[in-house]
Order: sequence, then C-alpha cells, then structure tokens
Amino acid sequence: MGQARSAVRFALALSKPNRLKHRKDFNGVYQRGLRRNSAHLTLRALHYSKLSKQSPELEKLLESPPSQIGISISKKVSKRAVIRNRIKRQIRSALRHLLPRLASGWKLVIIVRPQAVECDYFQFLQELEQLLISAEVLNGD
RNA sequence: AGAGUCAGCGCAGGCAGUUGCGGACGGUGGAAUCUCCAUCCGUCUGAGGAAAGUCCGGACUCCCGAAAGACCAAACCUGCUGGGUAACGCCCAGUGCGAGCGAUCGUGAGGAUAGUGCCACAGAAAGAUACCGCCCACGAGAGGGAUAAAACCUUUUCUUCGGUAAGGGUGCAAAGGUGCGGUAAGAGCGCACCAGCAGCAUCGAGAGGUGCUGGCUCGGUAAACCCCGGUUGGGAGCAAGGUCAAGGAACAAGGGUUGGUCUUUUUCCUGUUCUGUGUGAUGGCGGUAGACGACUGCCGCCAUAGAGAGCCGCUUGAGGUAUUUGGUAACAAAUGUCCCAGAUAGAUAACUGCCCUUUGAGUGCAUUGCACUUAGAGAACAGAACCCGGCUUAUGUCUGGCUCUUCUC
RNA sequence: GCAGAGAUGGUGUAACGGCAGCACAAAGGUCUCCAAAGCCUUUUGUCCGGGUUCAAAUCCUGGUCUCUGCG
Repeated sequence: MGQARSAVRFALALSKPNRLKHRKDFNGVYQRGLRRNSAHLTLRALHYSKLSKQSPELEKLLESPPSQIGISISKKVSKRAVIRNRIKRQIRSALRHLLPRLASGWKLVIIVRPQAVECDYFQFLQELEQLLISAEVLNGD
C-alpha cells in the first residue's frame, strides 16, 4: 500500500516540489556536483547529504526529500524560444518515465548542448537513462 | 487556361485514447479555528496574427513639490489638403508628380528671388562668365586689279577697342526647348507651339483644376546649416512602484519649483499651541567608497523563522461580440449580450490511431475523370511576461473582385 | 523582460559626402649553405536590402549578426 502511494507521488513528477528553482540551488550543484557527459546532454548531480555537512542530525530528522531536477538550455542552442521550449518539454516528459526508478535526495541539473537541436524524444530518453545510471542516481531494475 | 493585381471585423489542422503540467472554484486532510499549507477528488479554463523586432504613440507608476498660463530658449525625419483617433511618424478620402498596356502601385510632396555653405575631377566659367570661335571699327603689313606713280577697288594676316553667346569642347548640371523670321554677327529681338513664372476670372471646403492675359525667365543641393508653419514640461521604466508607527484643528513668518524669467491658485516642510486614538510590524541605528529590501554588526519584537523570498501591482479593458443609425470611408453613437491565460528556472507536452493534402503502384467503372487498396511524403512562421493603439519583418493556406494575353463557342 | 553600443581585407584599427589608408599576417621574389631579420612586389575589404544625391563607408530607412548593462 505504502509503495503504491509513493509511486503515485513520483508519477506526479516535475510538479512544484520536484523542480529545482532558485539560483542558489543551481550554483551549489555547479560548484560541488558530479559531472557526466553524453553526446547531446550534460548531467550535474549533487546528493542532499553533501549539501548539509554541518548539521547531520538535522538531516536525519528530515530524512531525504524528493529529488529535484532543473533543466538548463542556453540561447546558444537555438535563438528561437519555440525550439528551446520544445526540447525542455521533451526532456521533462522523458524524465517522467524514469522518475519512478529515481533515488531520492538528489539535486540534478540537465544541461542541453547545442548539438541536441536535431534530437527526438527517444534519443533523449535513452541518453538520460544512461547518464542517470552512470551517476548512480537511478535505482537500476 | 495562363499571367498579374487588390481585398477579406478569413482560417491558423480536427477527433479519439493513454500518461502529464499551470490557474480558478468546490470538497477533503493537517496545523489550527482570523486564516495558512498541502496530498487527493471533481468541475471549468489555459498563447499569437504576428505573442517577434522594440521602430513610434499612449495608459499606468515613481523622481524633479503640484496644476494652469505668458514670453524666450531647447528638442523633434512634424511637414500637400481635408477628416478619424485617447494619441501617433498610424488610418481613411482626395490633390499634384512618377511607374505600368491595364487593374493598380509608389510618393521625406513647405521654402533655393531670407541668408550662408557645398557642387571633387574636367572645364573659360558652377552666385554669370568669355578660352576657341563669329562680327563691326581703327591702325599696320602682304598679294591682286587699275595707273606713269599714288589715291581708289578687292582679298588676306596681325594688334587694339568694342559687339555677341548661335556653334565647339567639359561635365550630373552651362542659363528656357524646337522651328521660322531677323541681323554686321547674333540674341525672346519678333512670331508659332511646348515648359516655367505672375496676374485676373471661374469651379472646389481645401490641396488644386480649367480658361484668358502679360512680360519674357531666375542652375542643383534643405535625408547641408537654416527659414517658415506645427507639436511638446523633463527623466526613468512593472527589475516602475507599493506592502500601515497615525490623524485633526489653530496661529504667524520663512523656505521649497521642472531649461530660463514671471503671474495665479494650491500644497508640503520647519516652529508654537491644543485635541487625541491605536499598535508590536519584511522594526530601529551603524558599517561595507553612496544607497535600499544585498552583505554585515548591535539593539528590539515574536511560539518560531526564511531570504535578491512572499503578497499587491496583475488583468473589466480607449475589451470582445450582435443589431441598428450616421458617414463615400477611416470611424463614431445607441441598445442587447459575454467574461475570454495570468506563469515567475517561467505552465499547452509525449506517444498511438483515423480524417485532410499530395506523389507512386495496382484494381474496377471507364477516352479526361471517379472510386477502392497499399506504400511514402507533408501540415508554415513561431511562445504571453504590466496592458492597449499602430508600424515593420517572418510565414502556410482558403475565398472573392478586377485587369491583361491567348484559345473555343 | 527592459535598456544601450557596435559591425571597414585573415587580425587590429584610420578616413570633411569626391581614388578606402596604415600595421601585422599570407603569397612570390631578392639576400643566405639553409633559415630568421631586412628590402621589393602582389593578393584580399566598407554586414545585407531600399532611398536622398551628379556622387554614400559616411546622410535617411528596413533587416541580420555580435557585444554590454540592469534588484
């Protein structure tokens, strides 16, 4: 019952609690996070435990919050907002499929590289899966 | 049929399924009983004609105390006329000029006799001059005719003083053009036509149109300075700005203004006196070269606490839509009706099927064509960020009018 | 989102509306045993349309691209 319930929660993906929002969060991930590259995407990841070293007791109390994900796409990828938005949506949609298998307590930033303009949905899905496995964020199956 | 041109208060793929996002409302759960937060459930709703470029004009907000007015200054690609509009550099109708066989299109279209500047090279000269040339006169020389010899007649060369602007050459441009007359040679010197200017008459609301007459003519450039008319407080822009420590009354004097000077009204600040309520907050004071809501120190408040956070601004508006009336039209008025995105690392997506368009192949009816099956391709430009009115640029498709050409009847 | 600046050979920069210069680089030659440096020569350009003007890198106008600032 409990499992089903958490699955439902994860299926909601990328609703407000699962989004990375503030500039501070992004900067933290950039400075101290892992880095994994693929042909069209770059993944930066930071686990929650590394973020709050100073107060481990407090962390235990909170348990690990759901993972938060941010997508970064530069104007260098494409000048046109329509294309940038489409890529963001496709990545978001792909992440939704992967989310049930995602470990909690991570902060992830996915950076889109300029070569990604010509990719379609399934390529994104595949690349994201590989990236997340290599960063050990994905629980495997 | 082809080519072209204009208009469209024309459209912006549709349907179904699975998963999923923003907003509003209602229910539900938890803190708690003012409310706040959030999982889940239900209902409704969710990008554009250009949302774009940010090129103009507003609305709104704050700062320079405010508002109104006069003169000067300054700024303005504001610039044919009349109208529309909240306003505009926009729109509508018209005039002139230019382009096109035409439908139609383009137009920065005030002033060059207010002044100044510039017009490279070339050329004599680029605000009107005279290089070559043409011509007259005087003088000198030479040849010829004639003569006894001169005078004289004639041809030609040169100098000087004049006349001339037809011709030559230069140039984007040379002082109205063409023709005839005229003259020593020439010239609007005269005449005819054309172009331009002025005056008068007439039509028009006006820009202008038409006609007549006249004297005879005056380079281009104002998207060079400028002159004239017209318009305008200046600056910043929703990252504007707001989020409570009061309010009221009386007195007298001084001070505060937008590029400058001034006038009128109002208001604020400072001082004194009186009256008198309420509250615990994004509070107060300092430092970081200045400042705040950044960072930071101290004090204060709170059950506790965060920070480029939250909330307001933020969507009812010069709104959409239907009808009627006025107007050639842009547009305006009246009445009815509707509420139609409000995100903030920024919501509309992903996948599948069918319909749609088109191409190839096959089959049937069958001369073009139509129907069915199958395979492939295609569906543009492009994403609200405070909101409106335009302009410009990008772009798929549909409908209708008109023009020209060709063919057939 | 808002505001501002700019674009000249391969690179960095000049230029009253009148022939687009300069330096470095590149290529060729000379010098040298071979190079470098020096010397001589050559090639390559006004971001793209439209307009004003006799004439536009320059003035006006529509786009494209690049860069910068902003609680």
